Amino acid sequence: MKTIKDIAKELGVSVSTVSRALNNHPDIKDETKQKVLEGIKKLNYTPNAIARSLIQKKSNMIGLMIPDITDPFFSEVALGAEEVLSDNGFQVVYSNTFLNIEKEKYCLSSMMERKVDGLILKPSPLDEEFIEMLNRIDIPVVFLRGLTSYEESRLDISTVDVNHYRGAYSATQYLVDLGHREIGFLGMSKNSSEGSERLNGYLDCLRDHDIPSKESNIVMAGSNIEQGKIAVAKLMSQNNQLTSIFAANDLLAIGGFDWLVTNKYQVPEDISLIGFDNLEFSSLSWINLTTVDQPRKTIGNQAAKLLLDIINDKSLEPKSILLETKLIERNTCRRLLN
Amino acid sequence: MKTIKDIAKELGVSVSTVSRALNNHPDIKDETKQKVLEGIKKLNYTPNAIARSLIQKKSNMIGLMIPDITDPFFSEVALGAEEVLSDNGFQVVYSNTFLNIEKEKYCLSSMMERKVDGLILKPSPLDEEFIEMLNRIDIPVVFLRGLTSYEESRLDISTVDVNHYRGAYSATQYLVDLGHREIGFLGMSKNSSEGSERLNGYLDCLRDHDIPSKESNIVMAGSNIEQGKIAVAKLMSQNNQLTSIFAANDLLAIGGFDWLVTNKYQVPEDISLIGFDNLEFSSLSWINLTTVDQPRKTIGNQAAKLLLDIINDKSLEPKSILLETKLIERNTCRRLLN
DNA sequence: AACGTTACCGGAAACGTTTACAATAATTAA
DNA sequence: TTAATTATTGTAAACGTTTCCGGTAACGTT
Repeated sequence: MKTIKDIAKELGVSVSTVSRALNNHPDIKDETKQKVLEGIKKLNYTPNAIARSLIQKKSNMIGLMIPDITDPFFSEVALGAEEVLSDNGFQVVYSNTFLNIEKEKYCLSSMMERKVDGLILKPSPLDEEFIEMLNRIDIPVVFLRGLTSYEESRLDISTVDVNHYRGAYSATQYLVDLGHREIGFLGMSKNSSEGSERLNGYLDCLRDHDIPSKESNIVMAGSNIEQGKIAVAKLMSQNNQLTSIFAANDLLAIGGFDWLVTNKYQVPEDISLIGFDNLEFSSLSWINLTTVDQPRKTIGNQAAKLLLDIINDKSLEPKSILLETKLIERNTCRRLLN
Repeated sequence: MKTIKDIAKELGVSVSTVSRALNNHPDIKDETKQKVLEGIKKLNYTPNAIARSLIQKKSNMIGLMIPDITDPFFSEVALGAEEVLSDNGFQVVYSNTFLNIEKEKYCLSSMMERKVDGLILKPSPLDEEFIEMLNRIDIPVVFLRGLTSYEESRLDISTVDVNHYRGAYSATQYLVDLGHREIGFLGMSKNSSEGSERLNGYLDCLRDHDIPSKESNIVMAGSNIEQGKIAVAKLMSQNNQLTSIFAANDLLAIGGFDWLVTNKYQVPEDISLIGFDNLEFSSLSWINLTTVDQPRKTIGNQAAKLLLDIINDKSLEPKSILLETKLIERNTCRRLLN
């Protein structure tokens, strides 16, 4: 492996001259700069970013921690983030945690050791120790979700998220406006923040319309197709009066939908169904799922931009960006006649 | 930021002692080791992986370069790779290239500067310059695809891939066995290696059965749902005698399927359809796509394992792992009666 | 008692850069 | 012509570790 010293020796100049040529520093004659640059090409030299990082105290790397890159929601967020990050000369090191808190902690400390310049995180609800770690860190971090009230009181961190509550509220409202009163809820994992916010939106909307919410109308599942199938089966067995279901995400909705049709239910004739996410698959003509859209890629973009802003000006106040959702009317809900 | 020196001074020992405690080196008394470890906790010290990397000439990072993390195929490969890599103490820095060769080169050189310990790449067909770069590199790399014959003659690199040719051949064979002779082909992008291998499998199978292959039966598209719709529309307009279509991947097949049903074609009654990938969505009851399964996650796993093997023993001969596919019979193909 | 061995520790070099500073050469101003 | 400035270069310290090497102390062996 060639170093800057080899180049310097070979060309009969000093290492600082080579360094200056590489970083187009003003203090160098154009002529020598050209000479050095040519020598570098010829001698096939690659700079060592590690040595550079060490002295500059800047790694040009950003850590990205998400539950599961395989989830179409996160993969698009990751894409959005990587896009603006790499445009700004940063590399991203990523890790899947599956919301396993031990893995999350391990990941966080690895990234701290690696001295990343910033962190984009979507962790499960934080425990005491995690909050401690985060508070000790002096590198910028932005969360890909809102803070729980417990976290909010102990942490001072930027976030970008979608207004899950409003989105869920409007989805439920849509069903109510269509005349539904027996509305089931297919929930995500208990300890996903968006899951509980969406549940709250659903609950509050029912309450605001004096519709009693029943235990048996709610089942918490997970966030993939298979879990949607299972959950909807459970839901239907708990209450066969249901006229509609709000699924907390599209994967769940699609899985549930699949279960319904294979079990001879008609959608929307027997059961209305609304999802959350607006995945590309949801618009397929067989599915044509009414859902609430969230700007996945924009979330990634914004998170990255916000992080860069903080990196460039550490004195910036923590900021919370809340993106809006949009109801997409398609074919899985119908007006209830009475 | 605390350093090992601060710890040493604080505890009245030398830096080497602290270092020994951290790396549980044998040459240290258990007692002092405990003392140091406690001090480290108390003083809230985080090791600096950058400094460590510099001296050890080992970054513990692996570069992963793929076209698009949003593609369900690649996201699962990425998951599979990250899994075994992080289990072995490596972090992964990833980049999306969209098969843009300039971006690929930029990505490669960034990762070389970062001194990653290994590289997992899925590049577009290599040009002269890229091959040059690869040949100059002395870090282990494994490709997520087979080599073109041009590359093979100039490069000496490990690969893990699926037997696209055989998979495509068997898919076509399946259609032929069902009595089809007018078989359309929905291709992926021209410069994706798997795309052309699948095309070859299709072509050779036709030839082996003395079925003439027609220009008008083939349209090259891309690899997402939208492109599938467009491509199948074109295909149907070019030849309305078609009784079946082999789509080079499931996204294309699903998009095409969608176009067919919205245009009043029945699948499989009017048109038989077979895909490639076996995405989770393909097994949904509406779609129920007959397809060729490829072990996405295993590909990622194997690539990572192979890379680690090479890293641990650089003298290892380059190896090509070829995984097999499996035909999944579902509901989108029917026997042609005559 | 003298020696060799082992266990443990500290000093200092090294990794490959950047950068502050000093030094020299070239240019301008007076 | 000389002093003062500017342009260009080189020297060396620094970044935070690991690790080689030498040294001391404790121990066991003869």
